[in-house]
Formats: sequence, structure tokens, C-alpha cells
Amino acid sequence: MGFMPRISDQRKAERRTQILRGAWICFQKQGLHATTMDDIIRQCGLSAGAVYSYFPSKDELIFAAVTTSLSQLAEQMRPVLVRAREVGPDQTVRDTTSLVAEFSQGDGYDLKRIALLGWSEAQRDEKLRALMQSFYRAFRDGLTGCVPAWKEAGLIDTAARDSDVGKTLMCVILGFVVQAALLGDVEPDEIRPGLSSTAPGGKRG
Amino acid sequence: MGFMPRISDQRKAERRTQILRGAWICFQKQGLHATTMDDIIRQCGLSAGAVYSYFPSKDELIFAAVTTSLSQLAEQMRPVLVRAREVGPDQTVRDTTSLVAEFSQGDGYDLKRIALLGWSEAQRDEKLRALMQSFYRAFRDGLTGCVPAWKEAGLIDTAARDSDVGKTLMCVILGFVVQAALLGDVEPDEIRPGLSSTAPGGKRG
Amino acid sequence: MGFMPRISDQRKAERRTQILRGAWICFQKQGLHATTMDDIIRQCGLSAGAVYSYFPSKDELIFAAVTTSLSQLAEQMRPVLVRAREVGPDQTVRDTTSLVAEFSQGDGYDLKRIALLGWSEAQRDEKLRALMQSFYRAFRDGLTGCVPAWKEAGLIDTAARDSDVGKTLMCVILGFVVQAALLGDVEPDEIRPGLSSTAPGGKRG
Amino acid sequence: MGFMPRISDQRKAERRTQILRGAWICFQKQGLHATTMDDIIRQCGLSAGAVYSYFPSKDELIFAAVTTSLSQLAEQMRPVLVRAREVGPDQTVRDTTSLVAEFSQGDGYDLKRIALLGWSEAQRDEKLRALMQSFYRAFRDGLTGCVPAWKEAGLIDTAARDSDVGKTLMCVILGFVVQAALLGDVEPDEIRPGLSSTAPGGKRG
DNA sequence: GATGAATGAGTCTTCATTCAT
DNA sequence: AATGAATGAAGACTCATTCAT
Repeated sequence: MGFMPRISDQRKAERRTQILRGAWICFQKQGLHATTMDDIIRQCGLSAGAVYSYFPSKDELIFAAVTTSLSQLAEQMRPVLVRAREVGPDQTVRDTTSLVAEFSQGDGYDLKRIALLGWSEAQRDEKLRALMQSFYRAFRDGLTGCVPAWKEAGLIDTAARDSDVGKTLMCVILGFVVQAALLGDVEPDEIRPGLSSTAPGGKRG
Repeated sequence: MGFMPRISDQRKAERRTQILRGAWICFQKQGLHATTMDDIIRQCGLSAGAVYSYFPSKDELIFAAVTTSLSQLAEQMRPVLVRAREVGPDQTVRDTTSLVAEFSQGDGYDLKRIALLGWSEAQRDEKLRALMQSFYRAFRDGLTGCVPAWKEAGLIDTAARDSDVGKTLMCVILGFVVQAALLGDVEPDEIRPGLSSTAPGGKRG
Repeated sequence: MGFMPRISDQRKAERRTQILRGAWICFQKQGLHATTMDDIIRQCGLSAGAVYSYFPSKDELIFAAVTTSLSQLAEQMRPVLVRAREVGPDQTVRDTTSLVAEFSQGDGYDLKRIALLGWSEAQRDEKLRALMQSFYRAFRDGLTGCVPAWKEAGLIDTAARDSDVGKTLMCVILGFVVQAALLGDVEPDEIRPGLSSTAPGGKRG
Repeated sequence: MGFMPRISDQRKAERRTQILRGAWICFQKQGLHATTMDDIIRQCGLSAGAVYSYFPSKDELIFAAVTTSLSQLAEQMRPVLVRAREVGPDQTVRDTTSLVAEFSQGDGYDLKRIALLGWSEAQRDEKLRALMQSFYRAFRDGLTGCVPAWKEAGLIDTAARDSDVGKTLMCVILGFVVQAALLGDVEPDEIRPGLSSTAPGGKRG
């Protein structure tokens, strides 16, 4: 009579989300390792056994939490990268940073702070580090891939190496995350990557 | 009673350094919280009691470790800021990132990775966060303070707000730290903050 | 409402056997207490609820498992004891040990190993201990009861106390179980309880 | 100035013994696995940390406890084996079983019950099983080694294989342990291994 | 009747910190 | 002053058992 799961896949996914949401609320308050499983269990309103039936260990839960955030971010970034070629580098930076800033709007879920925690964790979790590297590399490659178009449009010095431009944009974006998380007084509008664009004769919008 | 201290101040300072050095070696391998006091004690070659006579708790040791790194970095940054006004923004970025990259050259002491750990810790330690904010604000203010001079020298669009320029430069520098720590394939030379600068007649979206 | 039982008694007995068989497979691999109910549940292919409808607790299941083995063994031993009077003590030992050795032939069901586990458990479960004692006493009494006949047949020193002979034979048989389970290199034929018997005119220290 | 341990080796050994003694008291009451570390910790009067500084895990503690008992037993058995050649098989059995029975005299330390627990544990701990096998084999080899002398002295049927005699004696001894532990009504004097020695013409002391 | 997800008390183990020597 | 053995509170994780579906 076919397979009839007692609990639907949807319900399962909801539970996972419920746990991860609870975990992030704790992680942001106390950091990844100072958060106890008990904190998370209480926060998400399930029992210890239930949480452990979804995540076999605290490390796996941390990994899943960071990974999930990362892939959600990747999802959001996709349309930005698609538009990037047309809107130019400055607007792309603005789009990206805006996304990062908006993504943070949520009850106790601030992407920027989460990013810092994840980077820190990536230092000791090789698996996580590998995953992060591939994510950030992919994003940077996406930026770098736009450079030829930008050059053609006269938005970028044609003498600059594509990869250098990609790396520089990446710096600006990542740096925005850090600065916004730590100092909290930076807005997307305030970032002007073409900052020295007024080299003799240059003009800015 | 009232004799000379058994241990000279110099010896005391040496001990502190010895402990902090040992702590960082551990911290970088395992992260701040996964490192145990025992790890540090064994690494620095002192006894538990000795370590505790210098740092009253693990949290204080972490705080001291991050703080010390931060102030060492500040020390190194001072001359760069002094020169900044003259060399212009691009060179200042290059100077700064070079310093960060070089600072990292040491057996088991990589400033970039340490920075990420510290930022993460600053999320849960208010005292540390406050200290970090004042450090980064001071540095950013230093950069911002150079902007009028750069404008006069025609290196920067006079229409740009000084604080925006400072924030943007800060992004580039902090982003370099992240990118270098996580991906490890960025060199100071590759960062060109004025990326759209030399586009003759460049326009923005 | 007074209908036929949903599940026939036969089916019930089959289920019980199925569970006990699964339990023993686990018990032998991991021991009585290191085996989890989940192990047993998975091994016997039923659900948790099903298993619990047959055995109200793990302790009861253990008790039933040991008890069942014991009574199966008793069943097998009966004919041996019946023959004992006629075949004499040596042959009776050989019959008994052969039975023990053969009983063990079964996929994942080794009576000897089970015996050791049961003895161990009897240390902490009073009920089980009492049951075991009555079983072994009954068996030993059966042996002791043969002694007069053996004496009459001139197979046994008439000066020996009947109970001593019974206890000694019991030692040999139980010891065979241990030795076979632990060392695994003993066969029924190798046991010669009347070891000093045929020494013509043999003397004792 | 040479090595000066803070805690003497003797004190260390005492602590180990203290823990093992406490462990055995618990083990005998509740069995190996139903005993919690907390039971042992409370029983031996030390702290959790202290116990764990001597034994890295519960499994290791169990292993050490069984092993220690075994080697203490081996120690005691040595002189019996030395005398065995001269006193003959029956007396050797009596010596051995007496030792086992006496060894048990101690506050809450009954070798027989411990043996049963150890055998059970050996089913799931390969390391322990190997150790036990070598112990029992060595002992049995010791017995087997006496057989030629016993044959020469006319105490044993010369037609019997030495190894069979060794295995049979081993059965009697191991069986005594089981019977005494489970039924508790057997004394060394009651065991008469040469039970059927009165085969036609045979005589017994 | 049957299921298996959920529970949560109970375990093992760690580790920051202390203090007798 | 220095040591490092000892402490024990706290943490991660398990698993016998239940009960809504």
C-alpha cells in the first residue's frame, strides 16, 4: 500500500526550521559555543530527544545552522548577480549590501552577526571552512565574470585585471558586513566603491 | 615585609606574554571556546596556578588576548595613518593591508584569523565589543580625517562626504582581512580601491 | 465487544518468540545491558509499541529471555536425566555437555554464552536468581538421585556421599559451559569425569 | 634537582585501589553496567574528576577492575600450581577451590560473583576476552603440565590424554565457582573429582 | 491494535577553578 | 610563590517508555 510516513516531510522540514531558528536566537545572544544544547532546546520548545533526532550532535547542529544561513543568502544573492552586469559595480555593491542589511531584519536574526560567528567557526571546522570557501569563491567568481561587461560599458578601467576587480568588490562587501556588525553605523548608501573615481577629469553621479 | 617583589615587573610582563602567546597558539587551532585552560597551560609550559595568578579567569584571559592583539595592531597602524595624508587613499589601503598580511607572518600567529575570532567573541562580550568599537572607530576617524587633504590634492571627489569615504576605506580594509583569512588568495597589490577611478569620463549607474 | 480476539493465541506466541529471538541476537552481541530496546525493536522487526505490548519493560524482557532459555534447556535435559541411571555418570556428563554444545548450534544463539549472561544478571535480579537456583537445584537433585543406582552398579565408590557426587558432577557440567564459552576449545569427548578411575590400584595424595 | 612528584607513586596506587574497591562493591550489588559512575564515585568517596583522572572512562574502569581481580587471583594461584605436581589432582582441586572460596572472604568482595560478572563482560569486550583467555589457558596449561607426573605417580590413568585431564580439572574448578556463586551451598571438601574412581578394583583415600 | 515520534530523567564526561602542600 | 591534584557544577547525549494518531 505504498509508503506512508507517520510524519510528513513538510512537518519534518518545519521542525528542522523551528530548531534552527531557536538555535540562531541563542547563537546570536551567546555565540556558537557558549550556547548550550539546553538553551536551544528550551528556546525552540522541543525536547532534548526531539532535537537530537534531527541533529545528531551539537557540532552538526552548528554546521547545519551556518550552512543553512549561507544557502539562504546564496538564494537571495542570485538575482543581484544576474542584474549586476547591467547596473554596474557601484550599484551591485549597493544592492548586495542592502540585501545584507535587510536580511538582518527579523526577530533576533541578524545575518551580519551570524556571518561573523560562522567565519569564526570555520577556523576550527574544516568541513565548514571548505563549504564557505566554495560559497564565497562562487560569489566572487560571479562578480569577476561581470567585469568584462563593465569594461565595455566604460565603467571600469580596462587596464585593471578582472580578478583584481572581483577581489576588491568582495573586500568592500565583506567589509561592509564586518563594519555594520561591529560598529552598526554604516548604511549601504554610504559605501562608494568608486571612491577615487575623480582622478583628474573623472566625474561621479 | 616590605621587601622587593620576589618577581620583577619585567619578569611579570614576560610571563604574561608567554601565557598570551600560548593562548593564541591554542585559540587559532581550536577557537576561543573550544580551547581549554588546560590546553593553554600545557602550551605555555606553566602551571595552572601560575596562569591563574596572571589572569583571574578564562574570560579575562580571552579578553586580554584579544585586547593585546588589538593594541599591538594599533601600534603598528599609527605610522601608516601618519603617512596617509601624503600618500593618498589607494596607497594607504595598500599600506594597511600589507601590514595586516605581514603581521600574520609568525609561527602560529595569524592576525587575520585572530581578528575573526575576536569579532565573534565581541558578539557576546559587551566589554570587548565596546573596546573594539572604540578601536575601529578611532582608526576610521583617522582615515576620515585625511579626506579633506585628499580632496585638496584632487585625489577624491570633493562631492563625497568625508565620512562616506572613511567608511568605504574601512570596508575595503576589513574585507581584506576576511577574504584573506577565509579564502587566503588575496594579496595587497590586488586590491584597487579606486577601481573605477581611471576610467576616462567614467559614469555611474 | 466480546468478539474473537483480533490476534489468535498462536499468533501471539509467535510474536513473543520473534521478539525473544531478536533480543537474544542482540544480547549475545552486546550483552544484556548494553543492548537497547531500540536494538531489539529493530532486530525483531516490530514497532516499539508492539514490543511493549508483549513485555512491559526491559527488565521483564530480560527476565523472560533468560527464563525461556532456561526452560527450553530444562526440556531438553529431561530425557538425559531419565537415561542417567542406566548409562552411568561418565556417559551422563557426556550426554549433558553434548546437549549444551549442540544446543548452541543455531544462527546467533549460543546457549553457553547466554548462560554466562544469565548468571551475571542473576546477581542483581533477585527474582531471576531464585528461579535459576530452583532450576539448577532441581537438575542437581536429579543427578544426585541417580547416585544410589550408580553405587549399586558399582560405578561409584559407595563411601562417597550422594550429594557430593551430585555437586561434583554439577561442577563438571557447569564448568564445561564456562570453558567452552570462554576458551571455545573443549569438546564433550574430552571431559573424563572419572579421570583417576581406571588407575589400577590408584592412590590419592 | 631531579624529579619530585607532587603525589607519590604509592599514594597513586592507593587511590587506584580505593577506586577499584569502591567499584567492586557497587558492581557486586548492581552488576557491571547497571552501576553508574556516580554510584562508584560516591562509594569510593572521591570526586568525579579524581576518578576520571585515574580511569579515562567507565569501560576502562570496568576493564581495570576485572583485570586487577584476575591478576590478583593469578598471584594467589601460583603457589598452588607449584605444589600441584606433588599433591595430586584431587588435592589440587581442593586447594584451588579453597582459595577461590577464601578469596571471597572480604567486605563486599566475592571473587566468585566477580568472576561471573567478568565472564559476562568478556562477551562484549574483545580486549577483556583476549586477556581472560590467556589467563585461563595459562592456568589450564599449568594443570596439564602436571599430568605426566601424576601418571608416573599412578594417580591418573596413563591412557588419558594429558590435555583431556587438564580440561576436565578446569571444568571442575570453573564449575565450582559457578555453583558456589549461584547456589552457594558447595564447599571445597564436597568436590571429589575422582568420583568414579571405584571402577572395578579402584580404591579411594 | 499498531505505530514511531516525542519525552525527559538520568548518564557519562569535561573543565574552569581552587587550595593544601 | 608555585604546583598540580582535586573539586563538582554543568554540559552533551541516550534511551526506556508513552501516547496521539
